[in-house]
Amino acid sequence: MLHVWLHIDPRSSVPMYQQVVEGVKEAVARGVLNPGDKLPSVRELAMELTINHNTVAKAYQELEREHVIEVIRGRGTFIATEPDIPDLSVRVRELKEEMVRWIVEAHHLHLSDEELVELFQTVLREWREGRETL
Amino acid sequence: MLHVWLHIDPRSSVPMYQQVVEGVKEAVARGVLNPGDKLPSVRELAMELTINHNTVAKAYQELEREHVIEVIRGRGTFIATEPDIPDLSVRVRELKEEMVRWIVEAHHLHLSDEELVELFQTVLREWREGRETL
Amino acid sequence: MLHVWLHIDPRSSVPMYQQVVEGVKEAVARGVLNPGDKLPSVRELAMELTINHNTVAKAYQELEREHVIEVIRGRGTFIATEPDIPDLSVRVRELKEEMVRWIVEAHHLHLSDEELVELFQTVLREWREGRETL
Amino acid sequence: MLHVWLHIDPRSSVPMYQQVVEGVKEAVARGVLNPGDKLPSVRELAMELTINHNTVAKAYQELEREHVIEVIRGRGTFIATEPDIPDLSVRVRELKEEMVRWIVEAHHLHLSDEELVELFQTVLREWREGRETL
DNA sequence: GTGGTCTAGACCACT
DNA sequence: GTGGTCTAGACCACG
Repeated sequence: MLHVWLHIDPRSSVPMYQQVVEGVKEAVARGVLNPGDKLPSVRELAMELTINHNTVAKAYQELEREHVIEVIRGRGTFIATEPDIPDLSVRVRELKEEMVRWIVEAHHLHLSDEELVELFQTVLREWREGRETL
Repeated sequence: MLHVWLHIDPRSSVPMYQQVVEGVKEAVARGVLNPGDKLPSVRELAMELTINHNTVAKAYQELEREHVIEVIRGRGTFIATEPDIPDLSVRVRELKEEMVRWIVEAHHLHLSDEELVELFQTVLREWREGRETL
Repeated sequence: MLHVWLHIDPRSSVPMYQQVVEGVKEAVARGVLNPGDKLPSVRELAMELTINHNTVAKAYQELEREHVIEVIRGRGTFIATEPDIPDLSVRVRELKEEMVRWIVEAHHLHLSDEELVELFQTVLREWREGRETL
Repeated sequence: MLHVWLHIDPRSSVPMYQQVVEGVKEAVARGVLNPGDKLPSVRELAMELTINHNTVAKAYQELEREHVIEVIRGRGTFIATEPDIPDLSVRVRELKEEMVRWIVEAHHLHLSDEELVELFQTVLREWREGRETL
């Protein structure tokens, strides 16, 4: 069985292990992976993505740290059932900072505020639809 | 004259040269810097921020590549007047990809789509007000 | 009869066999299990906890090594009556090392020495009360 | 210059990278390392401890995650100036759980509650004195 | 020079 | 079988 919900670009400047992290989080957000679902083993996924197992292991450790997955020793790795967010306020602040970066970038692309809001809503809508389709 | 529109945090995980890039772009977006304005020389700015001049030079190169500034040999560096963005579609696409990543992240914080839009509009409004004040 | 004095969390990072060890030791310390009491067989307990019997067997071996239980061939497993601890000084030293590690950890949470002692006495008092209740 | 504040036992069952983490934290708690102090580089420390640089790197990353140290790219690693504890309540609960384990262990070593409290206070006092001496 | 990432291949503890 | 750790040696971005 192939895990089509994950694609890695080894030439990207974003680290491969982080692409795995984001890929899993996106799959969860899209409902492709659901609480309790078993993830492929470290070595299985590494084989399939043709990357080293250490890279996958690092990604899984990061995902566990963020409470996205749960590791049961000797049994495997699973999507977490109870999502825990201890430092929500910190992360919301980070999200807001990233939005400011959008606003700045949009200005340099000669997008008006209205166009930017519209762009955001379009992306959000498309994402929502893509998620329902899957 | 001090360039209060730029603050660098050497502790941040985002590279210092990129902080300079973003700082200049934000100053332009806020209207603190306007087309034709002269930027401090590489060495001047490096001195003021107490960072290496190579770092500032790298930031200026990046800003020139993005058509935010124009370097006129023997005269200095200026905020660009040219409004054309050659690779606009590429950069809009990158912006959209950033937004998707952001949406995924927000999903894991259990924020609803409505809260996301509201959050964005709040940030946008605050930013707009901050810009008028400056 | 159900052995309500033992609860295992397969998600925990602490090995399941060790959770069994600690669970039995805690039951003894609380007076839920007393010298001479018969423990369930390896397979019985494994069934009840829905874990592998190898895991329970490993726990029983460890408990026997620590002189907490005694295995009498053909009769079963019992809480030990023998109060001698051959390697007592070693184990006290280990306990002290754990305490040092704990103190270092607490230091990083900015707890004062007085708060530490108070915290410990609170936990001890609560535990003593919990033990009487059971 | 030798960093006598760190000793690693490669034969211990606790991972070497974690021994480094604990060693640095202890040095900070003891006042051997102070905010702003520069840590040896990843490769320097690895050489000195005769372990792989990846192991030290992993330890440093963990320490940064816990806000014990700060990494300034291209410059080095430093003891953090502003200690941040986002999830204090969680960690205090963990500390309390470890204390329960002491109590259980003490019972099996035939230590009375009074002897246990005394043991804890002795360890704490010794640690405090050791810290002043250094 | 710094830390960060990745590979290849090994060994270990746990189930 | 699972994930976790470690080594050896490589390459990269950053300052």
